[in-house]
Amino acid sequence: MTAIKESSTIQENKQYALEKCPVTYVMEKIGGYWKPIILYHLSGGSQRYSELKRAIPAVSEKMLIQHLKQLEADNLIIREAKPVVPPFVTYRLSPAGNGLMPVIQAMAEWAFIDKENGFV
Amino acid sequence: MTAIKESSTIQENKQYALEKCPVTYVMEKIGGYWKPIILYHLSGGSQRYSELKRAIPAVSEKMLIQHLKQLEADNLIIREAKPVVPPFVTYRLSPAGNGLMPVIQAMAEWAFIDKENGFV
DNA sequence: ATTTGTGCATACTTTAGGGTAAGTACTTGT
DNA sequence: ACAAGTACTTACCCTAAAGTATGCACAAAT
Repeated sequence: MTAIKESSTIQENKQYALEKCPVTYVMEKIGGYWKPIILYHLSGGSQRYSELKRAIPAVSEKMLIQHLKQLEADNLIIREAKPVVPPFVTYRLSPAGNGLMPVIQAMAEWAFIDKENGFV
Repeated sequence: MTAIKESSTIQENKQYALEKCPVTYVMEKIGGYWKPIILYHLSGGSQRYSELKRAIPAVSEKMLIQHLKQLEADNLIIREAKPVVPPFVTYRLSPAGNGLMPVIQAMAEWAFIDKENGFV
């Protein structure tokens, strides 16, 4: 984390926006490019770290682990590690994360419709 | 647009991911931080540029106009300008953009639930 | 003995996104 | 005469996000 300039007007405004606009609130939590994609891949059930990696070949390991940690910190996913070697770690949706499924579902549906209509 | 290095593995993978993961497809269209927020503010009906600006004080003019242009180019919103002075320009959702409303709605609903549950 | 797979961490660099500020052209209000 | 509002555009700069690459500890398989 980098320190935020106190004089930053937009940061103050962002705080204000958070209270007024629900979508802003959501974007603060899953606003990254990768987070919705990760959540989508967890919608089918728990996945090992390496499974996610293979399922999303476009993501670098750094990004994957970084976002997994953030999602865990935000209580959207749950990490479970078995103390064996080689490591066996799985990730799955938390109840709060499950609550996001309508959003992810709606995204997936729109994508299909958009493609059908040739808007792509 | 900046040229993409041919040797970039992740770019190739991104292409691949676009075909396989619907959420990736959505993120390419509305993946920015501001786009869903803008769309949310257009969900109530058409808005003038200056109205949007005041409704989203956290966004700089540069970002606002930039994303409006991109959304227009992606056929998600429609721009209408009356040839008067001072200018009178309104933005509203296109049919395709309207199709995104379930996503935006789901986001807004989740935000409220999340706040109620004290997950904030 | 070397390679492979696991789930990360860390440093180092590049890039793209975004901030600030100024300008434009024209009109209405004071 | 001057400021203010409208919808932008452009240039300059800076930082946060992301890519690349490497290392680690340990075990099983070759």
